[in-house]
Amino acid sequence: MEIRHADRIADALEELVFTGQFNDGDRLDEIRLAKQFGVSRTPIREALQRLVASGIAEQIPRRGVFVRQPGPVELMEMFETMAEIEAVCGRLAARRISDEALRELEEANALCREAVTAHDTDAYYRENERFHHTIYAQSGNSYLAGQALRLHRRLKPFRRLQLRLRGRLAQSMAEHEEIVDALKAGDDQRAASALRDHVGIQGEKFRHLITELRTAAQ
Amino acid sequence: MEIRHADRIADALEELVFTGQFNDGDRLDEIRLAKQFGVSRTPIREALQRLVASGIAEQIPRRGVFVRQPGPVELMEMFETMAEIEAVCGRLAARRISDEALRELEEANALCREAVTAHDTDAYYRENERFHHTIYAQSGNSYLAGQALRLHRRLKPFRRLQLRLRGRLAQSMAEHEEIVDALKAGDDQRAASALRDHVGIQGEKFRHLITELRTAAQ
DNA sequence: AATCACATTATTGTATACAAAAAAGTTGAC
DNA sequence: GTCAACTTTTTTGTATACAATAATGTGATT
Repeated sequence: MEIRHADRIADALEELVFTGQFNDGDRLDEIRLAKQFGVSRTPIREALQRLVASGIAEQIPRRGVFVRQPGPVELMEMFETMAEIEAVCGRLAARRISDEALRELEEANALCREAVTAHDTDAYYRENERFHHTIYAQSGNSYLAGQALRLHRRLKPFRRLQLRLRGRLAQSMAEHEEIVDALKAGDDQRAASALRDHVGIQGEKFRHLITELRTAAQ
Repeated sequence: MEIRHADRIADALEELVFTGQFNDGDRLDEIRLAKQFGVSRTPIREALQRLVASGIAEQIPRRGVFVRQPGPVELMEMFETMAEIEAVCGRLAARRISDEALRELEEANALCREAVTAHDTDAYYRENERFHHTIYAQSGNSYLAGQALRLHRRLKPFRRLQLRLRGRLAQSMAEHEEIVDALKAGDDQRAASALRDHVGIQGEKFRHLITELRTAAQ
């Protein structure tokens, strides 16, 4: 046996929820999933526990586990929280960042720019992630960085949506450069607000998308 | 059966770890715990999964679950993160707080003061918690408030230590009043830095305690 | 005595069995 | 036809059984 079934299944289920294979409120049927994954209920239950712990699903005692997709309100709250946490990371990083990390940010930005012109969205996502993860790490606080990573990962599927908006990629690039400038200058206030705005705008754009979809559906 | 064994056991184990019944690196033996709690391994394993998910323990595949007490470095990082998150809550609350909540903060502070003079530490802890939880809630962002609560709860056993320091309670009270003043004035910057300092000092005091204990032990 | 190979034991991870509770279905009165 | 009480089925939660891997012990060899 390669690795633990429970871990593999938890990752798979997480992916299924994130890619929208399940709707909000869907019950995660243990027996059905057990058959589907070709295992017994035991590893399925362990996987479900993990989903519940990470907030992807909710458990109602003696009723089952139900997927819990964040609604528009909670998503906006999560984006606002992400913006504030990134701002904190930036504020701390402005005073603690290493020259090497600054070079890495510039490199990631350069590759991002290339990806934009080449319309290579995968590369863009990859370098964009590297950019943000570097800032988290350079906060000099690995606990904080861990929390930032967690939320960043949670919001990933939703961030991808708004990045599809026309002109958003170019705007995002400009914001990245402002962030690097502030970090270079060691200006913690400016770094914080640049990052807060950068992520905050993502939330805003996302809200627009939501309301558009909602009105279109009616 | 009242409630789920797994949940009850998870709470109990959490409490045991927090109160220092287990040392860092101790293996949480499934069979021993099963006997101890008078249940089978199944609910024990579910409880252990919850501890792992909340970062209280670590799982090494096919080796077992080991308690993972944060070391001095990680604790300082957690205090710093708490300080920053509280600052964020304060910044947002300064613009969003209701009159009723302001009154609640003042009431909690008044009761805190009474508790200090009466040397009623339990009452102090209770009202102190109410003070902070109110600020989290008044950030107007329930996701953020939830994250703040989580970390606050995680740090609880360590915060209690530093509050025992001479003069700390009175100082803490003064800080609380400064925070309320800033919130009343709607001054988000001042509220943020007052809260950041208030919690940051706790981390500092805690660090002193640690180093003192360390030198005393040598 | 130290070390390596091998056998034994212990422990984790998974499967299955069972108990208790909830959901679904059925019957009967109105 | 509707509703309520009861029965059946389904599903969760827990116990136990089994399989696979890691830890431990034993003995031969140097």
